[in-house]
Amino acid sequence: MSRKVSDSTIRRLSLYLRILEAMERKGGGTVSSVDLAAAADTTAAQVRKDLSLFGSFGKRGLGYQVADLARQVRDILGLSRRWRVALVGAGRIGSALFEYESFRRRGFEIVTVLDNDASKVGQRWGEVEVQDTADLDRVLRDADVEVAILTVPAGAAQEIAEQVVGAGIRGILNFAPAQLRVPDGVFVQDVNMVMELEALSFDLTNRVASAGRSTE
Amino acid sequence: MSRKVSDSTIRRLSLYLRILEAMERKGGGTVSSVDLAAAADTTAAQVRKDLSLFGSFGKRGLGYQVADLARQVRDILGLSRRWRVALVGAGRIGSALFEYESFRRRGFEIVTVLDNDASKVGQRWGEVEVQDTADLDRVLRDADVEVAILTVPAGAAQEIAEQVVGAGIRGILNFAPAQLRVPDGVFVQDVNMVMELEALSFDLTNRVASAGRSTE
DNA sequence: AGGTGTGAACACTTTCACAGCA
DNA sequence: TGCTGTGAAAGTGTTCACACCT
Repeated sequence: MSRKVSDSTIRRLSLYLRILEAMERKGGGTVSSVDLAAAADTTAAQVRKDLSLFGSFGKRGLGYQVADLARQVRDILGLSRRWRVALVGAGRIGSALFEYESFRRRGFEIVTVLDNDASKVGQRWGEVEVQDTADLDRVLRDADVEVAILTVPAGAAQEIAEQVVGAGIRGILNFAPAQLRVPDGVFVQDVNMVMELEALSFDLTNRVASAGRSTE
Repeated sequence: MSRKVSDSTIRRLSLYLRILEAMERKGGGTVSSVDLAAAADTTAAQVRKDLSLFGSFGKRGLGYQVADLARQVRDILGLSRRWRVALVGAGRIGSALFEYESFRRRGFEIVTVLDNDASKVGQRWGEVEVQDTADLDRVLRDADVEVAILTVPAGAAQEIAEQVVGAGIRGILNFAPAQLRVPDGVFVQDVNMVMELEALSFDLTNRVASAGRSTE
């Protein structure tokens, strides 16, 4: 269907959806591209361009129906369904993500947890039991998951990635600081918190001289 | 000094640095833009353009001295120093980040932790004691921090952001799903894990039809 | 020969501005 | 009149290709 959709557009659609759902909770009604842009910290033209890539959802002179548009954006992003997710790596970060309510609310359900640490295997985490990474292929196939969250050490990430791909996973949310090599048709999203702090460090070091006043 | 540096360039510099440091550990020597590009999954021209924004670090016919270039990139990113960091929000994610060794290794030191939950205030976390958010201004000034990591609920994020800015913080790593409004001269980096999963969901829904074969 | 540094060409993204519908 | 949807213009980021140094 729609081609040439940039990553920035996708990120903005996520953001629009978050805003629209907040508006929905506050009563709904209609919203203009100007309103949405203000909330999303972008321009009205940008909002309209982003949406126009997928269809005509507004009414000229009126704006967009909040609830309608929210549903449309959910459909575009593929969020009108549940996603079964595997968590590989039961360390501190993995454990925090397992409890993270925002994933579940959005329909991402962690249905299985794996680790290679014998002291963790067998632990009960809520409804699930931590499985051994040695059984990864079987566990992932049995659990019927399509997405894997990797919170393993950088050194293990590539090997685990290959294993989850072998088990049929097509989407990976990668927390390991490693450039994963995956076959065509498999998608990787990296979350690199150190990189974000480094970007802050750069900004603080280079983009500002004096405190307070910006060099616009 | 150097103007017009894009966010993508900064992200790539972080990546180059990670790769260079791995090479350093394996012995160092020299590296060409072709090698670096292969490891960073980009092009040689891109590597040279990125670096050329900040100076001439290579030797024609030879390439770059690994250890030298690593040091240069660290300087560019402002990583040749320690950064004192405050963690606001002592929940699951905050606690995982507090233990996260990669921050410390990179020179980001969490020197104070705050929360508004009375049951958490006073807890000992390693070397530090969890402080009350009510005392945020005093605590942050006493601790002499420049960067804050926010792992608070979305609803509280804007208010906390204003408080940390008021206390003199100029860099915020924001984990809350909220668009923070901050004055000029303050930098915000968002980490939004739900958004990353939503991007994966989009890819899996729209960018692939059959399993395995890509539509290149 | 080998590989950097860089202007010029190209590709992509955002903004402008306005025709057209409610 | 008010606001969308969209071609065209402007602006940014990436790739090409080659002069130049070692």
